[in-house]
Amino acid sequence: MSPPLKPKSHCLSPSEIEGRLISAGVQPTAQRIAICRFVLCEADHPTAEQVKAWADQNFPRLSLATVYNTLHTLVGAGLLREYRFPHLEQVVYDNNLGAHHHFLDEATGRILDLAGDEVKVSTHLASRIQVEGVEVLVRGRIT
Amino acid sequence: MSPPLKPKSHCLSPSEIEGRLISAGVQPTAQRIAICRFVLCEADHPTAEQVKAWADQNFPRLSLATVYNTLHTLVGAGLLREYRFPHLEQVVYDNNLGAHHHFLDEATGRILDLAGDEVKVSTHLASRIQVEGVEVLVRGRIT
DNA sequence: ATGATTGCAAATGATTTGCATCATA
DNA sequence: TATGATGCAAATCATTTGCAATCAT
Repeated sequence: MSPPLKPKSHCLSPSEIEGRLISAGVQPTAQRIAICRFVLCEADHPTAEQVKAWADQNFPRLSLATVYNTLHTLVGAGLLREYRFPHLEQVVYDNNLGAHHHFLDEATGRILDLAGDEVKVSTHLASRIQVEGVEVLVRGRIT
Repeated sequence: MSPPLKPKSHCLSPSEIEGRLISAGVQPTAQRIAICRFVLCEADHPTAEQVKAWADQNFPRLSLATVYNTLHTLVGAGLLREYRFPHLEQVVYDNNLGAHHHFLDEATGRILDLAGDEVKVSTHLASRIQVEGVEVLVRGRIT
């Protein structure tokens, strides 16, 4: 298995997480802090199922409904983003809030973030079309 | 409702459809020809549900399983492509077999094909990464 | 005849919802 | 104590599957 292209993002302490939740207007409950610990730091494009599996190991009695509730809350609060990719029927979550695109490794199904400057896109559309965003998915393999 | 940006692609006669199926190595059954009539001509990025709804009006007693079977067969035969978009949990089918990208009208949820020259993408990735394809989704509104 | 295709209903997988209980402001 | 959060189970939605009946070669 090849190493990731970039070092994993730093981790946040529980109190930093709590601060972020509060400033985003989200009640920092124990369950939400736990889920954030995983989803905002450790995890790499997790699905709800993976969040639940992590919770089953690290925070017993956290229900699936709470996983979904929390993920939606975090997305609504702007702390997390959700994406749908062609090879996966599940939604994946991404803690990278900056402008970026994605790479799908066709060999493993793994998703990597691409920095904004790794992909250049320009559109030449009819003037009737007002562009609000562009999402690029690069498919390929890592040799 | 604004008119489409491009005229709808021409229609195929049942016998043209039959010919296409045969040369793609697909048995031209009545159900498949019927579905192709819709999916290869009339329809614009339909979902399986929309194909079924059309069949209910135009080809009674065509089962949902056959809709899915046929769509998969057509995709496997290279006569149709399937896509998954962020705003929709259903798969959508596209009879445009050329290289192209997509536009999502945020106001209506409608998907339009963008010609290859309406979008320019270039990637600058680590040499370990071998690119096999690039998919672009432009989000916006039509004024 | 022989294998492919179809229809129907039941199964699956992801996500959502209803509702009673529980925690926190 | 009042509002919001949680857990559980049942419900929903898209899609798949099992299998017997039917069709095409």
